[in-house]
Amino acid sequence: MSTQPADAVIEDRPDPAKRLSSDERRRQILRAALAVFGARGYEGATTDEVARAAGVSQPYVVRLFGSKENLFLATIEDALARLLAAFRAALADEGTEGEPAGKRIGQAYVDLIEVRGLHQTLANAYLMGSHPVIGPAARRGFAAVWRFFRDELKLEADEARAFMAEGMLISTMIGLRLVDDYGSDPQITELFRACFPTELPHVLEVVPRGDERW
Amino acid sequence: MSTQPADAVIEDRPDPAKRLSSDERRRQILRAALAVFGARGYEGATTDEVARAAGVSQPYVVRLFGSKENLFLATIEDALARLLAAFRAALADEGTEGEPAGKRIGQAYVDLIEVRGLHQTLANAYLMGSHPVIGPAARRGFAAVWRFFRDELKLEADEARAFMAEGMLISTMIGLRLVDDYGSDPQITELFRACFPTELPHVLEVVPRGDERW
DNA sequence: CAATGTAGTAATCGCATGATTACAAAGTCA
DNA sequence: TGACTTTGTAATCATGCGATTACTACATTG
Repeated sequence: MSTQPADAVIEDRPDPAKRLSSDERRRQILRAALAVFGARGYEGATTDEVARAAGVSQPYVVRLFGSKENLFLATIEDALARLLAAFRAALADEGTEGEPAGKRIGQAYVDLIEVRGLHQTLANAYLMGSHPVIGPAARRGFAAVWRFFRDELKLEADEARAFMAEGMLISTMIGLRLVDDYGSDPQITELFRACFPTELPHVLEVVPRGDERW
Repeated sequence: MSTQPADAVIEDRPDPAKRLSSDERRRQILRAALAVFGARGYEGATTDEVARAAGVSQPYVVRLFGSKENLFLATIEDALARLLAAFRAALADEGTEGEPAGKRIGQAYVDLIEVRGLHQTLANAYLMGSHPVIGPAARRGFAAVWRFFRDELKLEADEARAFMAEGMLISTMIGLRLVDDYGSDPQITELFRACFPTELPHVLEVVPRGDERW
């Protein structure tokens, strides 16, 4: 095919696969890991799957993060930072007319569906309380969210609890992929409408339907 | 030790390991599986661990249930049946003075902590929505709980939603083993008090503390 | 007692997966 | 240019785990 032998060799590898700085690569892998851990859970996910999703080799993932466990810790750390950042942005955003802060923050939570795997990964971490390493990290993360509601949003304890509860329900429904049954099952449709009274159109648009893997 | 050679042979096996009917054994394994799946999750749990907890060999677990996947399906089916049975019992129990039905059912939910692994296993299942087999089963189970609140407890949609949300929060806190930090971390202590306003003493008593595996 | 069914295990297999090693290619800088 | 660092992969290893096979012991029935 190629008239230049030197090029022929290069053409053999489908993609030049640019070299990135290790920091950039790390961020890329964290993005992929969030999606994979979210879909498969900590134990169900493989470093190879993460590597594929990030476009690098499996050993490199392990080397950049030391171990799968460390990768997961970094992933939930990152997810939590994003969550709190979104909350703080919503809290600070006084611009949107007289909408109450709580409402804005709830919306921000739902909007995080767009960050693929974020809710599912955090929810998975929250179920690993008995894990010697991940358990404590998950508890710290959960407590950090609680503190945000109490100290920054300045909610009373029972209000904060109600917020957390709604959040857990939303995460559960996302993890369940209940959206798959929306429209076909009347019960689920009703449940869905009850849980996403205002954001429904947005949620249906953002969450991919069907049997695709994520 | 033994003066009777025939007995010596028998003494070699530490326990006679009574033969049970396969149905009884199945129930025993389901109990063990609930605890193991709850502590480790579906992927994290091993059939060997379940077998050990049930006091049988690993191949027997696989044979009685066909596969690990089937065992998990049977486990969540059983857990859901227990959950609904507890709810119905609480609903029917008019005896306890004028306590409202919702309150009784909430208490029943918390009391199910005693069934080791029940909340955690269900919560794990709810996060497996993208699994081709377990996903649909989990959605059916979740919908069944919803129907209970709507059709049997006769709640309005938004009341039912609030119940489910509280349930998800409680399940999360159990899975997180937040109880481990109760007392030592003031934030967590507060969070705990907000979430279990009345049942606190009971919860603290029922959930084992410390680093034991389950 | 033979025959058949049932409860259960030991041994082992095949495969997936996290990790390690050894190496290559591409920058970087004196 | 040549030494050194950084980014990255191919090959492979060790291990854990679900499943299968082949077998034993006990129970039931005719």
